[in-house]
Amino acid sequence: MPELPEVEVVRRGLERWAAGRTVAEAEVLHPRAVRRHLAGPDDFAARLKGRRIGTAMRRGKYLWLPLGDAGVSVLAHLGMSGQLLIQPPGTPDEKHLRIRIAFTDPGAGELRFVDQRTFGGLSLHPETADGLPDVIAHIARDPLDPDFDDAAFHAALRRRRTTVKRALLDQSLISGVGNIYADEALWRARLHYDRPTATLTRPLTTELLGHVRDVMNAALAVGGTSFDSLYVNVNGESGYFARSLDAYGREDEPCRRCGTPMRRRAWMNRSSYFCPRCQRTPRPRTTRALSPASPATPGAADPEPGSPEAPAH
DNA sequence: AAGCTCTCCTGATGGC
DNA sequence: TGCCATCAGGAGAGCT
Repeated sequence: MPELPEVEVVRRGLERWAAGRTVAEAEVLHPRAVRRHLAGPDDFAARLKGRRIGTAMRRGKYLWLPLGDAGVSVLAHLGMSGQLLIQPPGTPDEKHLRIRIAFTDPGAGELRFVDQRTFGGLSLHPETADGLPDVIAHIARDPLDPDFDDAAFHAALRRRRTTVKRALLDQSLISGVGNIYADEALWRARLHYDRPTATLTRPLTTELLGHVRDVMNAALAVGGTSFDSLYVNVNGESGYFARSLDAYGREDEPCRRCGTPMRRRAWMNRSSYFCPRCQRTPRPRTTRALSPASPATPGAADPEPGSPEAPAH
C-alpha cells in the first residue's frame, strides 16, 4: 500500500545507499517484474550493467534512478507490495525476490526488488526534456511538489463530472494519493467520498489540499504507514503512521471527532472508510429537481442513500 | 471522449 | 483438516 510518503521514504534510502554506485550485474528472477520493459528481461539486465546510478527522483508513487548521463532511467513502481531493499553481501534471497542489482563498489551490497503480488516492477525508459521517464509523462505533479498548481487543480475539479475520491485517486489530476491518504484527507476535511467535484468551492478545495499535505507530511515524519511487513524502507523497517490513522481501517470504531461509529463501504473494488455524521452524504444530484418522476426515495433521510438497496452492480 | 469497470497477483483469513 | 471464497488495491487496458 505504498503511497507518496512511503515512496518518498524509499527514495531517500536509495539516495543514501544507491546513488553514485555502479552496477556490476543485474539479474531478473521473475519476468513479470520487468513487464513494462518491453524489450524483455535480458535487455533490461544487459543495459543496466556498468551504468552509474544517479540522483533518486520521485513523482507521486513513481520513483526513478537516472543512469549516468545516458538520458535513460530505471523507473520503479512498488505497486501493492513492492520493496526496494539494500541488502548486505551474503543476505539470503527473499521468498519473493524478483530482481537483484549488484554493485561494483566493495561492501555496497545489493539493491533488491522484492514483491509478493507482482503489481510493481522496474523498467528502463528515456527521459523527456524535463527529466521525466517518458512513460510517466501523464502523471500529474504531486501535492508536495512546489510547482503543484492549486488553482489549476481546482479548475480541473470543477470541469470534471466525477466524485471527489475518484478525483483524488486519479494520478493524472494529482499524484501520490492512494486509498489510505484519500480517506484520511477526506475525513479531516469532513467531505463525503461521493461528493461531486463540480460542487467544490475554491475554499473547500484549498482546505482539502491542505489536509492532503498535512497527512502526508505527518506520515513522512514517522517513516510512512505500515500494516504489516509488506511496506518497508530500504533497510526493511516499517513506518509508524498506522497508529495515527483516523479513518482508514477503523470500521465500527468511534470517530475521533464525534464518537459515531465509523463505516466502511465497498467502493470501486476496494473500501472507503468515513464517519457518517461528520462526512454527510452529498445531497442528491441537482438534476433531481428536474425529474419529478423519480420515485419517492424512501431513504431520503437515510444518511447513505443508494448503497444498501441499490442493485448489486 | 471522458468516465468507469475490469484485471493482473499472492497470501491471510474466515466459513463450513 | 481441507477447500473454496473473499479481501487487499495501483494503474492501465478496454469498454461505453
